Amino acid sequence: MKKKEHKECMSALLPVRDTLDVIGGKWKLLILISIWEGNKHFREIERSIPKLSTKVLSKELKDMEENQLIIRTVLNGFPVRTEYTPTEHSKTLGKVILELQNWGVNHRKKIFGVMPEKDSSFSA
Amino acid sequence: MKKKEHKECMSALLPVRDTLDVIGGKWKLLILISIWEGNKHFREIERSIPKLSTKVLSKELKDMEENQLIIRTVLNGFPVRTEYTPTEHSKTLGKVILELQNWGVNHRKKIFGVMPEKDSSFSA
DNA sequence: GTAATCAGTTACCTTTTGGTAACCAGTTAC
DNA sequence: GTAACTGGTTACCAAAAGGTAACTGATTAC
Repeated sequence: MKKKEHKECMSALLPVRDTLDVIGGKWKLLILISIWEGNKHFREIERSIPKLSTKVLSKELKDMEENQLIIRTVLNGFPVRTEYTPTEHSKTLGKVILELQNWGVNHRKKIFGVMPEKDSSFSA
Repeated sequence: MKKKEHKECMSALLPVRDTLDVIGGKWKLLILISIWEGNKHFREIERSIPKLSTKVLSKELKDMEENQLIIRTVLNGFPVRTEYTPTEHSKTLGKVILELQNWGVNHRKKIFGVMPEKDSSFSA
């Protein structure tokens, strides 16, 4: 039996891994959306996301800055304030997120046979 | 200051989370691709992915079966064989994966300023 | 002085994830 | 009988991720 060729698929997986690393995890997308929505300051972002701890937010923001999804600016005011703003690069994630969302909605239908339940803590 | 409205974005995140749960993690995509390529049997899949352990493969296959990405059939032959085959539903992931890949390639350019290095263990 | 706000850091602990290797039952080949 | 294959399971560890809470240093308000 001839050896299977899956080398090309595998090399395609490297960038897929990169993307998953950038947006994966429990908090990254929540934080990004919070910033997209206009939350700029550390405590503001923290308070906008229930159950998110200072420590994790701190770490995630660093990751996201490294990945050029956000820019961190220290404003030399008197209670020193930090400002986080989204980059243009972060906006390009929109398409990816939409695709993930579409598949997710469809997947739920497949698995549960229905649309996702409204979650009172989230939906309008 | 008026309270920020990000409830609709948040509910959109539920299906996004679902998708990330289905394809996230270190092995799921590798395993799925291996099966897409024609590897059908447990040991065959295991051997096709270096460093993947029996235990993890076993667990991942169960998850993937639950998510209807693969079908597990037990063939009542003499050395009892099990066959894993991809579902049509799994094929719909193609688009998602492509989108993740595109973004990843672009992201690498942004971050490293160059295309990803060829990885001798994977590329042709 | 006391308390509270800002933006985090640090130490400690728990939970989850992943890895190693032994093992089981059944069958085949030697 | 012995070894090797099939498809896994089990017990035990190690590493990583995540949570809790205390604390820093600076400033502002009382």
